[in-house]
Amino acid sequence: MRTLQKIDYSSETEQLAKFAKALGHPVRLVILKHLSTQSCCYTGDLVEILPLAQSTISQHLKELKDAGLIQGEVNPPKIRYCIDKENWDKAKHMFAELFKEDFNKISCC
Amino acid sequence: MRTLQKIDYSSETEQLAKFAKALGHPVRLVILKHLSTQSCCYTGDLVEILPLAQSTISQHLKELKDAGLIQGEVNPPKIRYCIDKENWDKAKHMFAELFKEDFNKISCC
DNA sequence: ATAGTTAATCGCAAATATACGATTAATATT
DNA sequence: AATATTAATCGTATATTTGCGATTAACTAT
Repeated sequence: MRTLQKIDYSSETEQLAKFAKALGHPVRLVILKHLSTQSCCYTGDLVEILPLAQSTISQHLKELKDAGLIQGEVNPPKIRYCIDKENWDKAKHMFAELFKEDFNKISCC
Repeated sequence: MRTLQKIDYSSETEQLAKFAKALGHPVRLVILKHLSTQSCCYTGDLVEILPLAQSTISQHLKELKDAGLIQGEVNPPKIRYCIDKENWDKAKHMFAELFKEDFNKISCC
């Protein structure tokens, strides 16, 4: 009995939720952190870092890619992943916007 | 055959993933946005704003509360919700930290 | 052509998330 | 005491996520 009504949120909200969801798993955060320290790009020998099956890691990479946070560049037979700068920036700004309110000024609670 | 290995991430990573996960649903973003505009606290007549069952909204509120992003104050027979300033701030900083790298400097890709 | 390497994808199992209506709990009002 | 109001919780159905091994696809090197 799921989803009787199809709610439509602003595309803003939809987009931010998508980013947040992609960031909502520790493995994916580790991957992103790795990508950011590893001067830039990197390929899937995350398999050596993480105690997970290759297929599982591939799936997480796919999710990050679908969310637009990373991009893969074929470099046969490997694939180089790197942060998708444009969307990363977008996410950065959207989160900054979300958190911009300073609730210290507010009276109650 | 799930989770053969119990991976332990840094508590940092674990915490950020938890925040992100809580933010990873449009309904919860709408709730937070509402809480932030509504001078401060607010009660569950989100039910009137969102086309969702009361129980569903209650569940989303619980998730936000479990993540530490909001807090509820009993005010019988209502409950006033508001942003949990301390954790909100924590989340704000953690996301800022995550996004601080500026990938424009980086060569490849 | 054959074998090797890398990574995506498929099929499956189990866990978790999302939504609902119904019920319950807590309190206020009559 | 009886009723009304508000919101949590329970039970349930379905969808999605997470993980795995096995297979496939794409390309290299022999």
